[in-house]
Parts: sequence; C-alpha cells; structure tokens
Amino acid sequence: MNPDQLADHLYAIVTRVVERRRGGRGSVDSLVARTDIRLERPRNRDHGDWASNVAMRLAKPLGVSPRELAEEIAVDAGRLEGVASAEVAGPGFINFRLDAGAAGVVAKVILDAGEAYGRNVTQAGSTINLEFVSANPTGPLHIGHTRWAALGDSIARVLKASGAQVASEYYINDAGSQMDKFGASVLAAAKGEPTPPDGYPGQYIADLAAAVLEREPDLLALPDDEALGRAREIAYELQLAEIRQALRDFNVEFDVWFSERTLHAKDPRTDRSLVDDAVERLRAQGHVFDRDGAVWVRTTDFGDDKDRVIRRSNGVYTYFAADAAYYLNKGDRGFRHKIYLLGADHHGYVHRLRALAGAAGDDPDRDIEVLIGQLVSINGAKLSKRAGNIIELTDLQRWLGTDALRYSLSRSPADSPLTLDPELLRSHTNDNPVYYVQYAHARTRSVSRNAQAAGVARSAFAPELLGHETESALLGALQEFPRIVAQAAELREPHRVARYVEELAGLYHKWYDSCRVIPLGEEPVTDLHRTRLWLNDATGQVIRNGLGLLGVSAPERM
RNA sequence: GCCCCCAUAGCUCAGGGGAUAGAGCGUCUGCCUCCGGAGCAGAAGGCCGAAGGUUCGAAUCCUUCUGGGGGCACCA
Repeated sequence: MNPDQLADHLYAIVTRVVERRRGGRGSVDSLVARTDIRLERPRNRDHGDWASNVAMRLAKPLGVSPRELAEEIAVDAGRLEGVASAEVAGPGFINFRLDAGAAGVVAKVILDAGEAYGRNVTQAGSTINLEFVSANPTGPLHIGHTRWAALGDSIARVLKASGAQVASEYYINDAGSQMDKFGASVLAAAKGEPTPPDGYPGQYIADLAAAVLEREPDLLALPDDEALGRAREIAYELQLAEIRQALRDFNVEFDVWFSERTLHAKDPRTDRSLVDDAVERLRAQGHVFDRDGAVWVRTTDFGDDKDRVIRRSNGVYTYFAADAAYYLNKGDRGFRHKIYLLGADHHGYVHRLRALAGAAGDDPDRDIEVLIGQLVSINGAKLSKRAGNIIELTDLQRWLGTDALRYSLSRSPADSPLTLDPELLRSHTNDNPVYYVQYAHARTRSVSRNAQAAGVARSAFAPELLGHETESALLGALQEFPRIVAQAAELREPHRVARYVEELAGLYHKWYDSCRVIPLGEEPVTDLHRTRLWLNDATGQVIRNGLGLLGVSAPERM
C-alpha cells in the first residue's frame, strides 16, 4: 500500500459518499479536482502515516460540516485492507495509519526495482530541450556558471527519471566579434604584446598563447590575418576542451554541444544560412518589419518593452538573429518544449525569448520556459567579472570537492540567493549536509557488510514485524521517493531531492540507533533481523538513487 | 523611471492554502563493554520585513509600502 494506491481507494470512497449525498446530481469531479485529493505526510507523527484534507475541500459544496463528512469517509476508509485506522482529527483531517506489513512491502519493492526505484511516468510524452551554461568559449567557467551547471544537470536527470525525452544542451557562442577579440588577445600574448583594447585580460590568455605556440611554432611567422585566425581557432579548441573537461569532472553531461557557427554556415546549394531562413520564417509569421534600414522583430507584441533589431542597417545580424535561428532549430529537431536556464543578470532576455516563441507561431506560455536563477556569492562577496574576483569552476572543485560543491549548489531553489561558506564546505564534518547524507549511505553499506559476516541474510521478509515507530517513519519516507522525483521534475526544482535525502538520512540514523539489524552477542538471528536488513538495504538504495539525481557520489566507505 | 528576484531562529537555508513554522551550524545538557559517535536524545532560540485583502484556514495567494540584489544596446 503506497500513498498513490491509498489515494485511489480514497477517491473511490469519496465518489460513493458524494453520490449518496447528491443522489447523482453532480459528480465529485465537478466539486474538486482529482489531483486535489491527495495524501500528505503529516509533520507530526501523532497524526498518522498519511493525512487527507478532502473532507474540508468538499464540505462547503456539499453543505455539511467538514468533520461530519470526514467521519462518513473515515468509516469506509478504515475498512480498507492494509489500513490499520482512519481517524478524524482537528478541523476535519482524516488521518490514516497503515498496517506495518502493508507499509513494509515498500522495502521489497525498492530492492526489486534497484536503480529504477523513483522513476515515474509523470513527464512521459514531453519532448524537452534544456539549455544551460552556454558560456562563451573565450575563457574558463567561473562560479557564475557553476550553479547552472549543477542545477541544469540535475533538472535534466529528474526529467529523464520522470519519463520526459530530454536533450540537455550547451550553446557555444563561437561566432561573432568576441571570438576575434579572443583571438587577438591570444595572439598579442604570443607576441609578448599587451592585451589589446577590449581584449580579454588574464593569466589564462597567456597560458593559452603558450599552448598555441607549442601547437603552431611558426605562428608568428604567418601573415597577421592568418596568424590571428590560427591563434583564434587553436585557442578556441583548447578552451572548449577545457570547459568540456571541467564539466565532465563536475559530473555534468550534455547531450548536445551546439555550435553557433552551424547557424551562420551557408548551405552551398542555396547559399542561405539557418539565420537567413529564420528571419524569413519570422517575417512570414507577420512579426518582422523594416525601419531605418534595419530589420526589426515586433517583440512588443509579446510583452517586450521595446522592439528588437534582428539585422542591423549595415547588414550584419544581431545576436538576436542567432537566438531566433537556434530557437527554431530546436523545434525543427523535435523539441516542443524549450527550457532556458539563465542567471539573474540575463533576465532582460526573458521577454525577448518569449517574444521569439510567439513570433515563431508557438505559444509563449507553453512552448518556452525561462528559469531565472539568482547569483551565488562566497563569504558574502558577490563575484562578478567587473569586481575582478571571479573564481573558476575548476578551482572551486579542487578546493571544495565535486560532491560538496554540487550538493551545496543543488540544495536550494534557483531563485533563492545563495551564499557559500568555503570553510564550511571544506569541513568534512556534519557542518556539511552532504557528509551527513553520504555518511548515512556509507553506514547502510557497513551494516550490510557486517550483517553478511554475522549470518544475517535477506532470506526471509516479514514486513509486518517492522512495527517500531522509527521503522514506520522510515518506511513512509521511502514510499514518498517517486513522488518527490516527479515533483522535482514538474517544478524544475531538484533541491527537493536534496532535502528529501537529508530527511531520509536523519530517519535512518534514528532508526539505526534504536533498531538493530545484527543481534547482540549470542542472541539468535530472527526474521526481524532479516527483515530489517531489507529495510537497511532499501534505504541505502534510495539514498544512492537520490544522490545520483544530483550528480553526487554515494560512497561505500568514508 | 520601468521590469525581474529576494526578505522565515544569532548564521546558512527549507517549508506547492492546512494541525504546535522546520533542518544544519553556533550555544547549553546527556548517550560509546556490542551493527561506523561523521551518530542519537533533549534544552534554548521566531510579531515568518510592514500594512491591508481573499479564505473555514495564509509564511504560502492578491494589492500597497519598506529594505536588499539584478536588469533595461542596431554589445556579445
């Protein structure tokens, strides 16, 4: 008996009650949405294993008191198999208590499913393109990108676990003038000249220059134009490789690396690029006009505060044009839903992107979704390029460790400002929530190893014996995991998984403290010990699955 | 000026209209002869920024205000 099954039974009972009272005039569905009949885990354990507010929702439309209605529902609900009791409490809650056996079967369900436990089909049928990071390949990733890398990757994972067809995608801005500035900066460094105006400063440019010279020793003997091109291309290749490696080391996997150059490349047969086509497609939709020699998109039709130029009067496309082409290309590749993860410093793009969807003939409310995340600060200091106190992703990783860094970035919602305390993250103690969770996992593994040595095996499974209060608390939390994953996917909030595994770890530690898996001294091994081993192993599996969704390791030992 | 986000314990942060608002850290008190004490049990700590509104019920939804962060290019 899991909460979803119980909710189904409850719905059937409520349907009967409503029919009895209404005599066929008006169904349940006309009074309350099916999804509003939900079971929640009460905060207070005295309120049972699961609680429903359905009576309070229906009392008014039915014209009865919530408690009276709750009593009527509770009588039937109390007779359900697997339900030990259904009691009315407070203003009209119905509090359910499950039989230990009915609750305990989840341990077996989990171990049968293994890594698949938690997967669900709530997002089945949706095709989602999820774009994040997309940093210019003109320098290393810094902390500003780090949060989106952690978050975006975990969002992709929970979406996939919920049955969505997802492509996580990195848009490489490798076209345009910033690449030339980048190339010029590297070439200048190779020549030993100072950084050109508007160029990229930084030690990494000098390092790249050295690497470029190593690859192309005759670089400086080439004509200037050619040298610039070679420097730019080699440095680009090296820098992009470094970015990819940094993300791989951070357990961030992109399905697609999309080069902006793809959009500008002319098709040799038609001599047209995807950007050319995109502008014409928007024009055909009726949202493009010409003014002052430039081509504009009427983004104000879709809530933008001013119209945007897509092709300048000098004939050069703006960045917006590439954005449009890229957006259309995502749709052409079969992705109905496009998610963009942007930092708060880019929120000005939101209207523009939504306008793009509208101008392309899509529904801006349904086909495009822009997630805005707040910036991260360290020790209270905001980190920005302007302030010159950028910290690189790879430095942070080496400093704090991938697990601690990913976890701390993943355990808060994206729109919540986040301050990292490096001292705290470096501490390998309980100061650091990730260790609390990882320790719980390591402990399940240790118990499992010790159990084997002590002759306790999963040879018997008697869930009705799991009657201790810490056991019913742990079982209830284990039952919740699939809906936590589904919720994280639906809301694009992977931090819910982090908070969940923290709670689960806490419940496990409490259980461990009061219930032994391995008998003391000369006591005999009983089915209770064997069944507890199932529970121990199931808990380890769920913590492992949860951490996996966050890209954090679940160590066997610490 | 216009737009977006935030405000909850001393600190860092959770809390999708429900019951007595939570966790970790920090402070204080207990618990290791036996499965990992990186743990557990307990104490203290709150006008959920302010004021209105919606609701049987608001930290949560709406409006206004205050305070903080960010953004408003024929840049990329």
